[in-house]
Formats: sequence, structure tokens, C-alpha cells
Amino acid sequence: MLSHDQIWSAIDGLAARYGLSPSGLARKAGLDPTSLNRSKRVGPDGRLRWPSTESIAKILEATGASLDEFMANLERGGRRAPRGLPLLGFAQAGQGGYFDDGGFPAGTGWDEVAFPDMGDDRFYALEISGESMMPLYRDGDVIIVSPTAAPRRGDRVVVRTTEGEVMVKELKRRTVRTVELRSLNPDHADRVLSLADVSWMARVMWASQ
Amino acid sequence: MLSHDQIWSAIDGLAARYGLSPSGLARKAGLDPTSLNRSKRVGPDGRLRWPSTESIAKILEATGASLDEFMANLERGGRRAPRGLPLLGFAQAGQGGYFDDGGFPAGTGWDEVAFPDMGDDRFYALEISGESMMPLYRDGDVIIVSPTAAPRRGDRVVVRTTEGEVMVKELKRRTVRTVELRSLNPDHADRVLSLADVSWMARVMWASQ
DNA sequence: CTTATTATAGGATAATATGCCTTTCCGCAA
DNA sequence: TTGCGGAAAGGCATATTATCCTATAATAAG
Repeated sequence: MLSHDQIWSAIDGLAARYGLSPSGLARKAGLDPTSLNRSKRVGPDGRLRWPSTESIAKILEATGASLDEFMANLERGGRRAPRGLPLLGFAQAGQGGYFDDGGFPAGTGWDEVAFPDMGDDRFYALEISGESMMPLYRDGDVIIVSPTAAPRRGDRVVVRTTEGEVMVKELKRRTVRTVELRSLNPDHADRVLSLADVSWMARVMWASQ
Repeated sequence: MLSHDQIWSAIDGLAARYGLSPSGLARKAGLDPTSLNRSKRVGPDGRLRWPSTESIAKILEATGASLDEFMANLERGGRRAPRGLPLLGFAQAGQGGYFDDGGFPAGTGWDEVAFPDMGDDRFYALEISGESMMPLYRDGDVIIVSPTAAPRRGDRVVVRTTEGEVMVKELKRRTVRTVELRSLNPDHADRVLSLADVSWMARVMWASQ
């Protein structure tokens, strides 16, 4: 299912992502600046105007946006259901009836959890190097990071300082002026940073095992 | 990036999927039977003809194909890798040029990693209870488990014994007759199990943070 | 084998999207 | 305050795609 509204929303989403107005995005894509005007999306007779695939291709090329990014905006427009996995509390796992002989989920009693539950988020991945974050993260482990999810106390976060240092820590405390970070390796001391020294902070969502 | 060829390939892929010829697909979508003809995809002057988004929407509606299905064909058409996230080595993250001011991936130099890369696997999720697996897994953490992925040394695994006990450990060693498991909590001793006592063993793929 | 139907190529025409132009409004800098 | 550039609405012209039509080839059915 693909709707007129979805497509235009996706285009608007791209424009917003790249800090452009519709006319700015059109201009950047080599289209006429008025071609993405809201006023031109429905004709005077009520007939819907569908942007051409060629225009979309030009937009993607000019912004450098991936097909996936455009697609993500399309899906948002379509209210796609999240993909869920069977979920069971670990304490129940030892009771009978939850797994079949091959170790697959079976029976009733399983909940559902959204995974990977990216939503509108644009996750990225970092590959750990070295052993400084053992035992939590080993050399070669991959962490999945959300630049937009709001970290709370106890969350693992990627922090970049204004000096350019990037670190992974656990968020211990946050005040109006400072952020206190606990090292993942107990041998290293906690850090307290002034928020003015923090360029950005992103939340670790998943870690590979 | 979206190319003329990708789009037409995706349309052809849909037709094939539903056992239709191009003219049959067009007819089914309420379009003129000649409109998807190969002969009409490039004009006599060499100019490419791009199918309209409206036509594509009609095709998706008529076949009942999902946007994902069309998208999958788009990606195949463009020789695109499975859906992936930008990936960067952590050691590089502190260097300049990899993040924009908002903490989003930027610039070149990012690889791509498949996430969640389930393939045909049937993952399930277990929610950790208690503190016995700290610091690796905290109470309430969710681990994503593959019942089919082959565990190797060092992998975290969910093991069920024939007696019905279910545990999460690290695979230390596996021989023809036994499996040696290291506890995630260093306060607990390693376990050596006879393979005959192991009902099944599944591999932990991801852990929530 | 014959007939009917579908698939495909190609040309002409109708419909639709983009481009061009003008106007108005807004924000910013000189 | 004035001038400039960008954003957006609206009208008209141009370019492009879909539809209609015809013919031929291929396939399916009797």
C-alpha cells in the first residue's frame, strides 16, 4: 500500500532532515523551486498530484539520502506495525511448556517485544576495539546506538566532548550543569563533565554478544 | 540512490512474484496493458521513461503487495546489501569528520553492518530477572536469542538441561562428549555438562542496554 | 491443427507533472 | 528604511507519462 500522502510526507521528512524547505530541497535537487510546493499537491479540481519517480530519484541523489531513509519515512506515513519477537521472563524459562524439543518457543505464555524497535530513529553501530570495557563489551563487539533516544540513569551512553573525545560510559547522574559518568570498567574512575563540554550524548540500545 | 533500472526491475519482480506478465500486471492494476512494456521504458531518443508513483501505487494495491516487498525488489535491483546500519570502529569515533554537530553519522568512512540480520532465523527474547548475571545483564535487560545460530567459544549461550534447568553462560569449550560453561558472574563456578544432559543450546545474539 | 486469447512493439493523442514566470510575504543585512 | 534573497501561492507553457489504437507474435485451449 502506498499513498499520495505517504510519499509527500516522506519528501517533507527528507527536507526537514537536511534542514531544507520544500523549495530549498527542490532547488538542491535541480528541480524548479515551486515543484514541491504544498499548494501544488492537489489540483484545483481536487485531483492529487503524484511526484514522479524521477523527481524522487533526483532528490535522493542530491541529498545523498539512502533508499532506506526514504523508506523509513514512507513507513512512518503508513503506520506500520512493529515487528515483534516472543518474549519470556527468564525465571519462567526453566518451567516446562515454553520450549519444544528443539529449543524453539512453544505454548502459550509468551509475550511479545518489539525488536529492533527503531521507530523513527536512525541507529548506527560502533565496533568496540580493545579490552578497556570488559567484561561488558569485548574487542569486536558491536553496539547499536541511537542518537536521539533520551538516556536515563543507568543507561549506557556514547558521549562526545567538545574536545573531540568519544567515550562509552554509564549515565550515573545528570544535573542542569553537569553529567556524571560511571566507567564500564571498574578499574577506571568515574567522570564528571560540564554539560558545556559535552558536544552530544547518544544512547546505547543493543550490544552484540 | 534510486535508479530507473531499479524501479523497473522491482516492477518486473512483482509481476513474476504474482505469476503475471508485464501486460498482465498492468491489466490487473487497471493500467493500460501496454504501459509496462519493455519497449516503452526507453524512448526513441534514448530518454528514460520513469513509471509514475501513481502507477506504482496502483500496482501495489492491485497485487496486495506490501511496500516492503516492493522495497525488497528495489534493493535487489540495485544490488543492494540487506538493510544495514552505518558502522564505525570505535577507535575512529573520536577522530573528526564522522559525526555532524547533532551526533548523527556523517561523512564517508562508515561501513555498513546488517542489523538485526535475522535472516530466516526465529529469534526470541528473554527478560533477565535478578542480579545473578551482573554486570553483564541487569535485572530487566532483554536478551535476543537465536535457537539455530551455531555457538562458538566465547559466545554467550542459553542452555537447557534434560532436567529442565535453563541457564545463560559463556561457552568456554566444547568436546565430543562435554560442554564447559563459564558463569557470567565470576562469583559462580564454571560448569561442565555432559552433552547427553544438554537438551538444547541457543546462542545469545543481542542484549539490551 | 485451428481458433481464441494474451503478450509485446510502435505510433498518436490525452492527461499529468514539471518548468517558467509573476506576485506577495517574510527575514535579514546594510 | 531600503534592498536582497528565500519561501510559497498561483497561472500558464512545456515536457513527460499514460492511454488509446493497431499490428504482429506467442501461447493456450478446444
